[in-house]
Amino acid sequence: MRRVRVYDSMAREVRDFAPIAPPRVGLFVCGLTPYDEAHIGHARTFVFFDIVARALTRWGYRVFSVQNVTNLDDKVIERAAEIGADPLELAERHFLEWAASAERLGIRTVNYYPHATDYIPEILTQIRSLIDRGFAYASEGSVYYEIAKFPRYGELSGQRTEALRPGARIEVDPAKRAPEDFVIWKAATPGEPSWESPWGPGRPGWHIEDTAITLRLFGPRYDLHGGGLDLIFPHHESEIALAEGATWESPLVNYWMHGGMLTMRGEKMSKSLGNVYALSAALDEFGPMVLRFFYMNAHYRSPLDFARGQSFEEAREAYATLAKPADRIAEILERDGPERPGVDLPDDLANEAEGLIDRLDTTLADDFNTRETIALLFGFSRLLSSRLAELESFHGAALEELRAPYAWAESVLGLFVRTPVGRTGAWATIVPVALAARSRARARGDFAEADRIRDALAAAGILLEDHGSETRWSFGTPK
RNA sequence: GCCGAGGUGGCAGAAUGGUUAAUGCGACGGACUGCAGAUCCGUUUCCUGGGGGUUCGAUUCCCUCCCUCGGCUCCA
Repeated sequence: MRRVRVYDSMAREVRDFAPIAPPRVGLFVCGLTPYDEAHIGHARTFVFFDIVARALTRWGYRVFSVQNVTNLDDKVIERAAEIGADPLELAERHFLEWAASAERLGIRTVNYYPHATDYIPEILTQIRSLIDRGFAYASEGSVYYEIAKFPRYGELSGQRTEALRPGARIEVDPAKRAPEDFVIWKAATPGEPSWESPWGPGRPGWHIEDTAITLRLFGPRYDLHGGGLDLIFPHHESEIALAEGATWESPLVNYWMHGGMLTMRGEKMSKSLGNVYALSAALDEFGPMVLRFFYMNAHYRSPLDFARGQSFEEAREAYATLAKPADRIAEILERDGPERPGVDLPDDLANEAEGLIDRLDTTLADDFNTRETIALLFGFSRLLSSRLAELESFHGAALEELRAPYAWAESVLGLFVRTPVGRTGAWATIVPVALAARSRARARGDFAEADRIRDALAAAGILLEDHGSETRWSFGTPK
């Protein structure tokens, strides 16, 4: 099995990946709190873990991927109250919106989206064992985790509890024994969703839903846990304390993977800062390929800055260049079928295409270096672009060989997925008629008429490209 | 203050103890074209935050300082 290297936030270094029970891999990714629309920052993280799952699958692992949905917490309740909606219905609506966007983005590796409120019995069981073992205590109808009882608290984030600033951003709860203790069962407030428990009616705290879910689905230990860098503390730190306190097994997770933040003009994109760009709007404007390409353009752990009016536009140009030969090959094969006659590949192209696949795998297996992977693909695309006219001369199997690196990228990176709305339907008949009229106009020297036709098509989003007597057309966005 | 991640050309953004530091965008020049924001070719040799140290050699390893971002119990 291929050597895969993964940066582990706990070890703070790149380690060889070795699952607990190969070829099975358990992957848990912290999902959304769907109190509002998902934005392009969220999507960065989830596209990345989609690639992780796709790549591990390609390399022979059987990935079970789970992404939780925090469908009830303070934010959800707060927002629901603002707009007079039911909290759980509000959360479900935004979750379904996210699921639709994820589908458009080509995120199809998540096997299950467990919702926090579907795991109340597991949560209560875990709270009970934490109290029994002395890690948690009930106070004023709530239950708190006592951090002082878990000496390894802080290991993941490097935080020492005595160095924390209690109350830096939220008020200290007087029911706690120590300010750093965190709530795992929150006493019900009238009007909020609540469940009966031995400690009175209430609802789960934030961190415990994940450990209740993973304990149920993966057991006390599993392979990969992912999420944004902003979740390391307190969320993931607390998960370790909860799970290892409840099960007495360690480590909960073998590899902690954290994705860098998407920033907007240097600041983290977040709803609370109000600098968000909604995912669905970005998808409408640029389409899934441009977004995926943009995310892959940086290492997943680096901060990635987004500049409106620039970043996606640049990504669109770059992706168009990259995809050009892939599109031409696909068009020829779609037009003539895989049995089309032609000549063999010249040795240089054949060797390049064949050797590339292994280099792509090797590069990506080095801590998911998507940017280097993309650079390799650019080299290949540039080679093919400079010999675009030659493509028409190759037979079907030869073209399939040239398509192989793009097929690799389609299955692993989710790029080069051609939108089905294309040359079929009404455009397929109308555009050739318009092009024929334009050719006649050009032939008789009536360039004003020819340009009118070109402009009219451009206004409809159809771009023309003259190559001698032949004119190709495509859907594109005029500058 | 503490913890963490970063600082690379006009811009975005990789990599490596060692010939010209990827790749893309942009720009410029050329080809093609009736023209073209479309396509191709070429150029973009003066880019690794400051200062020390280790080394034959540092962008890479070590120390220190400066700056940016994230976290410090809402967060992808």
